[in-house]
Amino acid sequence: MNLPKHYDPKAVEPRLYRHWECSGYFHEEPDPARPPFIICMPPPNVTGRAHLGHGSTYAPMDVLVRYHRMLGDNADWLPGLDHAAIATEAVIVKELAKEGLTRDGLGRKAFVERAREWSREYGGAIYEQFRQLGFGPDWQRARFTMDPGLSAAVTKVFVGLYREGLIYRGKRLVNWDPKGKTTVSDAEVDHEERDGTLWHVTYPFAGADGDGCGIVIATTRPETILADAAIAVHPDDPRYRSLIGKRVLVPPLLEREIPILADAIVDREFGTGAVKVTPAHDATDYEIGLRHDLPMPSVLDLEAKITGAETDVGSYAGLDRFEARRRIVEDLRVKQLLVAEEAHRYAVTVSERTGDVIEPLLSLQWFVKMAPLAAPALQAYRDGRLKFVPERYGRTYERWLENIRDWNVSRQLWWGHRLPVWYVSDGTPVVAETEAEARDIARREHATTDLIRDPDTLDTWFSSGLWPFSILGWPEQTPELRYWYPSQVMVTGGEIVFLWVARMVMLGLHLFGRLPFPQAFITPLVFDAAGRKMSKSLGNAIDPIGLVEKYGADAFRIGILRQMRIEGQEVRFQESRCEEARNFNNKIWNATRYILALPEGLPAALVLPAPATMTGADCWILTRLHETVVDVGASLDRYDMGAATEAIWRFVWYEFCDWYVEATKSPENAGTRAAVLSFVWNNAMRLLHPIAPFVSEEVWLALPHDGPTIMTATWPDPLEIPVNRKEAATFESIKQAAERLRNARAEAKLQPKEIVEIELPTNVTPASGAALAHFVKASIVWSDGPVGNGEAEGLASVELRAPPGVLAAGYRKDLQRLRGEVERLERKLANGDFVTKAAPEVVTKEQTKLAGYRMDFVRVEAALAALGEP
RNA sequence: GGGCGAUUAGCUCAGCUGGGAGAGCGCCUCCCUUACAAGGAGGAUGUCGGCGGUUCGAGCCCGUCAUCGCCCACCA
Repeated sequence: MNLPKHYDPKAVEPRLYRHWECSGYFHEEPDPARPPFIICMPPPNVTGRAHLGHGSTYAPMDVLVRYHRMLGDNADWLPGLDHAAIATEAVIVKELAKEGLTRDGLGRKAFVERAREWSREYGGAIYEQFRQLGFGPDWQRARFTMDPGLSAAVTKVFVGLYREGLIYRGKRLVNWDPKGKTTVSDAEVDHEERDGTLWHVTYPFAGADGDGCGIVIATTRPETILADAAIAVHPDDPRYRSLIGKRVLVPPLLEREIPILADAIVDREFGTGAVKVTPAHDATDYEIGLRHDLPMPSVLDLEAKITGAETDVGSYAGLDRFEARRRIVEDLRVKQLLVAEEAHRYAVTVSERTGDVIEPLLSLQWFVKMAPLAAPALQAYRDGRLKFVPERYGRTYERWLENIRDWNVSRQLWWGHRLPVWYVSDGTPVVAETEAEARDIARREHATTDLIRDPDTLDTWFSSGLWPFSILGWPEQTPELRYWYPSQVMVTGGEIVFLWVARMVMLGLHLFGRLPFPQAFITPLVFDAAGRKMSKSLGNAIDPIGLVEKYGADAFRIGILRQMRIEGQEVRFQESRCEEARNFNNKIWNATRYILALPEGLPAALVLPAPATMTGADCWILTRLHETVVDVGASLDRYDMGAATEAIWRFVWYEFCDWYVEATKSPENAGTRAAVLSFVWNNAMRLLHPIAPFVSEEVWLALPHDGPTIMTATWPDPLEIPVNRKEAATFESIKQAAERLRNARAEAKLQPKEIVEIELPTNVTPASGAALAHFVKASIVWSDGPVGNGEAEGLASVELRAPPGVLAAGYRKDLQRLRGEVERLERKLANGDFVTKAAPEVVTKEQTKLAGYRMDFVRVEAALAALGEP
């Protein structure tokens, strides 16, 4: 066997992945004989590329599915793509622009066809990247939210909810994204702090009220003054009480009169305490408008330009909103109606997708009535049927559902699921699954078949909300649906708990009466090492594929998984962790080279030597393997990727490589080592496989093994790994003694090759002595008798034999340390309160420790004295 | 403005139900020992954010302040 000295992921990963995929190892069929374990992949956008977030969110899914497959579950990871309406439409529009075309010029049918083609051609890019990352979903079951079956599900749900009265059409204030030219839901907007100006503007009193003065209000959005319907003050504000009911003129045109009214929502402390009310362009004002039955004229059109369609806007008509703002401020200044300008920090609402400033706009749109859907979803969480990991996300979910508002689902886009809505000539909607059905209904109920279909499409998240069952073939009653719904856990990022998780729960409960999943594992966000969000504009975004090329997919996965903490809400990603992980994989590779190069060869089967023949080192590593298997399993069961990875790392590097492999180089272990190394390493690779699938497979295949692939090998069973705690404890004592003596060697400035003598008391067994001598590179001199009680104390007493001068310094250092410990414990035990009030076993423990330190102290002191040094 | 989280070695982070402060990277010394220099052996480094409190005993529990971050929100 002649393996290269360095592990080369590039030579291994593509080959193994191709083999896995071609062999169908990722694919499962429903099989009621086994417990199911499925994860629905949160569908990445069809326009998407792999980013670090896929490391923190998708890698854990891959780990869990691989782990459960090895446990014997019917484990399947169901992948898919999201049509990402706004993002995709933007891409297509941009492409068209390059060709000198426009969306409207092209026409709806051609545009949609183009988007579909684009999705087919370029949409799979992220799938290829997922393969490079080693992700193993069931590719044969990949779905797209615009597939016919999934589209049918969307239509069916929309029609169903409409007929139940849970979907309605209404004129409401909605979020308008001028750049995307569509409405967006409340969950799709962000609030950004920005520096702005607060303008104080005078509204002169009108007609009989006019006396040259006016009321001064403060606003951040002067362009909406044109749509003002009133001025509001707090009813109890003494400054303004006498003005309530008077009328003022709307500046700067001064041609329209509006009333001053009282409303308790006004904050007396803010600005001047008087506020302009613009119901068509502000959510709070909209509420005031409803309460006081105000007119609600709109002055912004869908391009976010000033429009005079509903009220007089003078010469401002046609101006862009920000240009209008500048012009109006200027005109106010000229007319001396601008009282003050102050710098002001305020929150603007921006579109998550396009980044453009959102305009609240009064518009006729379709909504889902949320309260009836939210109640059962809330109940499911409160009675414990739905759990979040970490738990605190549950409270976020709860608060959001408690304050839920109706969901605007209609979008003015072409790419997406078109509303199954037609209108008769008077504007009455007809909702049906097909046009034919719509005609039937129209003929029956409206005596016409003359219908016009609603041009709008549905919010992308509407189809996402159906994902857990639409990918299983619903509304068809497929075997997959029967067997795999509900799934066991939903894994996703914290940013879409509302956008997605809550909606899947609501729709799942409503349509099936069953939760789509009993647990939601919310993964942390990824930041750069300085704690900043990764973003293209900051230039700190890291491409995971670049890391894969540099260090290998396994190294990337280990690197990021090792940084994940179960309670953490963020991961500060450090590339150095991937480099360490590459070194770790190389360590594994070289340990394997050692094992394969043993002169005696490896036994063909995984059989351990008879217990009586095993050495202390054998017993120790097997015991540690047993403990590690238990530990890793428990960590994975609670989704603690960091703890699982850390436990494996520790075992593989710091125990197996550093100590056990070294131990097997000593003759005492020659008889058993091949079988034990092979057994332990085979188990270790199985433990590692979910986290680092490639290197574990490559090594596992090179070692004695059963079966065609580690993917379907069984997860290590602790019951099959013998435990010998007594021998393991002795080996721990040997390790400790070895570390202490190596330290002494270094203190004594001995060359690594130089063989020293150690003196062993007779209560150390020859086997332990030999092991210790091996680790310390020493020859043994036996003392006349025992030291202390038992082998552990004997080992703790072993000292180097070297020239007195070089030993004295080390002894003095030991004495100093021991003196500190003795004094600390003496102080503690002299404290009457400690002795009487602390738990008895704690006191005994401390006493035992003190006795041990005292004994060591006396012994080292004697050794120092024996050197003849002062 | 509410809610949540964080604050431990130069950096990124562990420290389970309160009983001798840990890891990795970085740094220093020695070693190219026949698996591995992408390595081995050893070492230095911390008023555990501040101040109070509970306790025999606090990194851990309670209160409070400070700083940073996340989410939510109708401060025009």
